[in-house]
Amino acid sequence: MSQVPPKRPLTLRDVSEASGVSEMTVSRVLRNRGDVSIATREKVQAAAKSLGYVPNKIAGALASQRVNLVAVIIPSMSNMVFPEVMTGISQHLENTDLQPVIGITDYLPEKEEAVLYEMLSWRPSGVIIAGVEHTDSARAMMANAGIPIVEIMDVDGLAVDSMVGISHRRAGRKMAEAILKYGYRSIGFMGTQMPLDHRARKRFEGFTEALAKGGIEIADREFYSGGSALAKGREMTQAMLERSPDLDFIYFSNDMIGAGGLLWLLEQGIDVPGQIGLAGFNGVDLIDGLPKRLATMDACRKDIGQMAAQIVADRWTEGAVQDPVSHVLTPKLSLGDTLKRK
Amino acid sequence: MSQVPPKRPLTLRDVSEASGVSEMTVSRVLRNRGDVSIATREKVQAAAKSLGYVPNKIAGALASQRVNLVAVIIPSMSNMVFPEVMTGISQHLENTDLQPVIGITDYLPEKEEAVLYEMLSWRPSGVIIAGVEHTDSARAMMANAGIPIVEIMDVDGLAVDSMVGISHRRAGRKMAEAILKYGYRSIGFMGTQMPLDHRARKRFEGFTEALAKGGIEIADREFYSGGSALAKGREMTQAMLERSPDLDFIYFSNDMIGAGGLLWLLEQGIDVPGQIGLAGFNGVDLIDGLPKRLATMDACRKDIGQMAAQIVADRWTEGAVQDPVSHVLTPKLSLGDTLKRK
DNA sequence: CTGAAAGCGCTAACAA
DNA sequence: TTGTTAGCGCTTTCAG
Repeated sequence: MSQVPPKRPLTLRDVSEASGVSEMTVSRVLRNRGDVSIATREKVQAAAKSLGYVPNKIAGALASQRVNLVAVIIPSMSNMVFPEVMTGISQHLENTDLQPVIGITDYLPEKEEAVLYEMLSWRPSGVIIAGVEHTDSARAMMANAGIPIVEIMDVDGLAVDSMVGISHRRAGRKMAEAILKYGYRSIGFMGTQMPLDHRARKRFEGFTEALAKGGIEIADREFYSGGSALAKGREMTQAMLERSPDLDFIYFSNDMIGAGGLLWLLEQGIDVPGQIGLAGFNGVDLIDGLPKRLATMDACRKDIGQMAAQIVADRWTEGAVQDPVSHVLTPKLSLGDTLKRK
Repeated sequence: MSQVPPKRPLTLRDVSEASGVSEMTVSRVLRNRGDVSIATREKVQAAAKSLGYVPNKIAGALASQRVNLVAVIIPSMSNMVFPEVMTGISQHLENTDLQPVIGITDYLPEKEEAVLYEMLSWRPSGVIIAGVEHTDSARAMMANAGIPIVEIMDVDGLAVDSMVGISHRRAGRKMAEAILKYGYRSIGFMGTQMPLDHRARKRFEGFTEALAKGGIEIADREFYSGGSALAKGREMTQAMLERSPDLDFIYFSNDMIGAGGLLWLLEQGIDVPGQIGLAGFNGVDLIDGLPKRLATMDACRKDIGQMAAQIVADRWTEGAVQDPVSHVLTPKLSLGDTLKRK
């Protein structure tokens, strides 16, 4: 039933001519809007299908001033964490006409600003953006965009509009408190270089703060950037224990380097968590299946994605300008098998 | 320097009025097109900046019939493989004015069709799509879109237009040949349920085919879906060895379940690769840092992304309709530490 | 170097 | 239930 391949993309007019129905009515059929008789509806659908017509949303968006796109701006795709947030967002948006569009910042503020500018120029119906730290210019763009803006993952800061996340400072504190409670005293920290990863930095700050409150200071620390997290965890754990053999706990800034550390310790026949305890952060499924379950704290990634999407979707359907919303979620601590010593 | 937050997004006209320069000239300045005197240029830039003007690409695209977007359609983001392809694509496109936009299909043909339709309705400048299996309708849409279409990852099939990837059937064969060459004879296979993952299926087919040529039949096999790949690898390896204790090799359809299997075997004190050899597929960095390096085959993910992006970018800049291109890459086998027995 | 006019393909609003 | 008329905010084209 298909036609000759067209050079010029088909337009409504083509469908209109092929079906003998006005452009306007064709448009109504194709969008399922307004009342159209079954007869014409079918005629139009048949014509559109046999021609292989694909609507032009650019023109549609310009005319209707509505764009069914939600800009999602995240630092990276290879971090494990963000795909899960995306899953939550997609899941919620599937019930709506909205579609997520992803932009990547590589943790760079200037790139974030550029990506935001680029995405706003498509006039999306909302923005979901990771973190609360942005350039002044980015902040201004968001404040002036006239669309819902949801800052996610982190609530330690001021939101432009709405906000869904956890307090990483508190997460760090809670982990420190658990570690102290279980009697560990000589504690090392290992994580990514943090100038750009604000959430990791806040966890670290909360962590040291709570330790200080317990009269303890970090016994050793090391930061890395680049490379396989698993391999880094392995190497750095070895190096740190050679340097500071008295450590009885290591707090890793994410589960993957924690997994690397865990594997190395087990290989050495070191008793975990008896001789040394371990904890990571995120609660990623990916490492289910290690010899021992790493203690960790769930960052509520999927929930965050869903709730953020919901805020945007609600404003989209209800149309009205609504008040900013803030949801502060509480991460759950899992002791796993590596934070148990009493 | 910033103004009162506008309800209505700003238009070129606003900048025109604020700067006392015609809309047309403002447009030229903002796009860096045509000759504009330095004086007016600066006047316009100042006005645009102080107002916080963000161009409307929807209108721009409609007027110019040019959209700087490339549709990238992949099955999943949580597969590790696809983020890496994306990295390759992004890297190449960063040198151009093009921007990738991602669509996810969840390995469902109907969803792929829907996503493709949605994306084509934004009139992108090209499509990069995983795999060569598509519904007839999807294939027709691509053939009629009048833009470069690059099917990636897999070259075992007919392309609509261009194609960049590896032969998974050949990859399976090569792995089988290596395994036989090293003297393994009782071989198990473990992988994802494959009706929808054509690439995994083709590897499996190539694998069994090459074994058959060597007079060997798969001794055991098992397929899974869902769950943490690492955990599945662990459980299924245990189950398979209880069922078929004579196995001397297991070929896993991806590195993550292979890693799970490896960890379990090492915990049991089983000699790898002496008593049993292992291999995975993909060559993901993620598992660098395991106690032993898993034998695997690199799927050339980043290269594939870069080459695909290049095909689209070339046509974008050179304008002219060009001939379809096919690049067949050759995956490299790594023996690692788990495929060595002689 | 700058400006005016005429659309791009569609949909809101109104008329029939 | 269907059709007509004006744009949406830009850029192309052509004229100064």
